[in-house]
Amino acid sequence: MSNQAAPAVDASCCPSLTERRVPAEAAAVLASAFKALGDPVRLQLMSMIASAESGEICVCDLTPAFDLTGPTISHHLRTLREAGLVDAERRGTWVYYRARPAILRQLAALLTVAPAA
Amino acid sequence: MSNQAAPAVDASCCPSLTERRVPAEAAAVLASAFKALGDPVRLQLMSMIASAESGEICVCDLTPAFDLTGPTISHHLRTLREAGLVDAERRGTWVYYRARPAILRQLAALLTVAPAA
DNA sequence: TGTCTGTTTCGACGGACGTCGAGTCAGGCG
DNA sequence: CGCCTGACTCGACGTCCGTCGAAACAGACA
Repeated sequence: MSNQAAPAVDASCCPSLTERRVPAEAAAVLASAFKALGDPVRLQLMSMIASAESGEICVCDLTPAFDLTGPTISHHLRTLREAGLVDAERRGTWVYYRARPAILRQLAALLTVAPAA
Repeated sequence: MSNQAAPAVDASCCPSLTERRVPAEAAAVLASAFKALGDPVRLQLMSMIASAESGEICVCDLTPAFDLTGPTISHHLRTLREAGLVDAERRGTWVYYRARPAILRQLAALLTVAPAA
């Protein structure tokens, strides 16, 4: 279950949208991360995972927080995983998710604009 | 053409994903902004607009930068507009787009995570 | 007024997405 | 081993999205 397909995000590229145009190849990877966050359910899942006290949270705590079936939550979690935003680890019966801070920081940096002069 | 439908983004809410769970109503608005950035073409458009020297850029400079038809670019610009990410203004024959820094800052703040301890 | 250029709207097509129910896999426990 | 529970996969359905060509709209200019 370890995260096989975390897309390679070139951290050296694209410190900010406002600095210069994002190259097409970088745009593809970065857009896929934004797309993963572009659903209300996934954004809340991401938030619940990132704000978990212990740094991780069980799927069994995520599922009942939504009015959706288990398979649907599982599908959204897979989307977050494939976008490289979270990591999953099975421990016994339960599966725990945790955020990947590096990519979150990169996305934040990309959106950072200089404060109004 | 002024931006009629800039969604109300409650800036008081949700300083960071990692702090507490994003409420459902906020998630809907914020997710729509991320969704707008979740397409490679729109992300590049956003970047070109935000990094424009004069703070604004003409559609006539955006269109030839992609291998897409005019209507398609126009459609993507409308999506960015409706997400509240950019503003458009017609001056004579040409239409100029500029970024809205406030919402970009809010999205950046949402994704900001504390640096590794 | 007529025409030309730049931009947007409209309608359509194909593919991707969100959701579900049913079934499957993994691990714990009697 | 057999059964139960938690999580995931699979297949299907309806909807939304990205793209295009054709048409409409807005200004500039002769």
